[in-house]
Amino acid sequence: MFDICVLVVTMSVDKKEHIMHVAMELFAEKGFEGSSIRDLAQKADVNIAMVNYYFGSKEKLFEQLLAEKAQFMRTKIEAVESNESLTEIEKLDHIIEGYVTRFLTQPDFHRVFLQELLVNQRANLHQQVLSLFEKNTRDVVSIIEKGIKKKQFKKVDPQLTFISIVGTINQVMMSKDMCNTLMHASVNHNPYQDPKFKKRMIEHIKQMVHAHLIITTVS
Amino acid sequence: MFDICVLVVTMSVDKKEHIMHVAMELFAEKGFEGSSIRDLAQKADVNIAMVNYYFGSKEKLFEQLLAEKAQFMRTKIEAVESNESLTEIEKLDHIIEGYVTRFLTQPDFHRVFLQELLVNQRANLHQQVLSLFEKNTRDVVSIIEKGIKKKQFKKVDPQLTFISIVGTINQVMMSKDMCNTLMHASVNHNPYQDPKFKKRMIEHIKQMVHAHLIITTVS
DNA sequence: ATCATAATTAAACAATTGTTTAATTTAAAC
DNA sequence: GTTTAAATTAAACAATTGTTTAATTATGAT
Repeated sequence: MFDICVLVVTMSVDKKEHIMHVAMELFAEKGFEGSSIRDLAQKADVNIAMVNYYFGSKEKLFEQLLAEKAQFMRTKIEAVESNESLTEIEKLDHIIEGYVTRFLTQPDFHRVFLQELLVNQRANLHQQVLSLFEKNTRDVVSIIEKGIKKKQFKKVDPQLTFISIVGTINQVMMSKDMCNTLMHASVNHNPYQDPKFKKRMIEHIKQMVHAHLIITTVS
Repeated sequence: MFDICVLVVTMSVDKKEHIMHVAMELFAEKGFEGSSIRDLAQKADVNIAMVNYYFGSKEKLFEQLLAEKAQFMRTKIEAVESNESLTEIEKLDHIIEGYVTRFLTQPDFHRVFLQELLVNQRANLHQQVLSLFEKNTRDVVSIIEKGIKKKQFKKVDPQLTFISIVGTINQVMMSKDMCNTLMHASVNHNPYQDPKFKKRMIEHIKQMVHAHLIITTVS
């Protein structure tokens, strides 16, 4: 009873955002091409014409969906990099925590993001996703390079080190089922909302990156 | 002239395989839902009806495509694991080399594989891909666990260590363009056929996994 | 050469796609 | 209460989808 009530209120307050929210869920599961406007309309409990009324087209909806959420990845990393009081390894630790936290709290968006990175169907969106990725790469790589120059880090491959960090996170974002078998959890379990899983992810990546980067001084 | 000639011969020898080959290319770029049979027929230079004639349906073609190529990942890893003369870290090194080699030589298949892991549209294929992934996970995890038990490896997270290995490779398989900007190469460059890139990948992953796993004995 | 089977084709099929229209309802301003 | 604009609807639209059909061509065995 109450749930339905809340839903109705939410919809009337901002139906547009409601559609975007449902669209994100649908695209994350079925993919952009795999989701029809009729599916979306039914799942969001709105008329078919409303999508085009609000967004102009299915593709425009998708663009707006990505554009709105894309910036959230950038803010954190920029704040960390400009903080002069942190050492390079501390910066990386913050970035790792920030990445894992943000990705796990918005798994649907991240899966849509990955789809667009993987598929080359809509060229403009693919490029948009790529340029966002490049920015993050440059920032993290420059931190690692600085650490190497300061002789605090081993002479590793900075680019591929970044790839390993995001690759680890992306791999677990790819499939909820995969994560569950990984954690020996039931199929109904949602690993992305499990604080234990989050902690496990952060500790693993930190541990690996530390071992990979930090020079072990032989006593 | 010669190229066309070879193409025609190849097609008449086994038109079915020709279609599968072109389909793999198309699916890898545009995705399964994003590719139409008419696109495929035109690109493969065959009649539209031939796909259904040979495979029954578009989905059957896709299933056969995955099933035929799926096994190639398993063979190597099974051979390595059963080889008793290798130490655990040697086994991992072999597996890393095998993975990188196989993935880079068949980027199209691997991208299709990743799409199916990411999207949950065709449930049976998604499950098929998942079970293949699980097998590989179990094998590699058991090697790492054995190394830990023998006190040769640090007490790491075996599952997530595997995730990091394949996650690193999968990340570079996601986008050719991403790799090129990573390597500061031109957009026309094909990183997956570049032996330098392959070497760089193998060395990075080995270096990272070694640092992560091997206990540094304090002298 | 004849026949039977396989391969190939163009055309048509029914279903679904994203999108638009034109009518109706709702809401707010005056 | 009237008016005006926004919101919402059901229906129709044209295009594309995967698939099938029915006719034609090619192939190989007898």
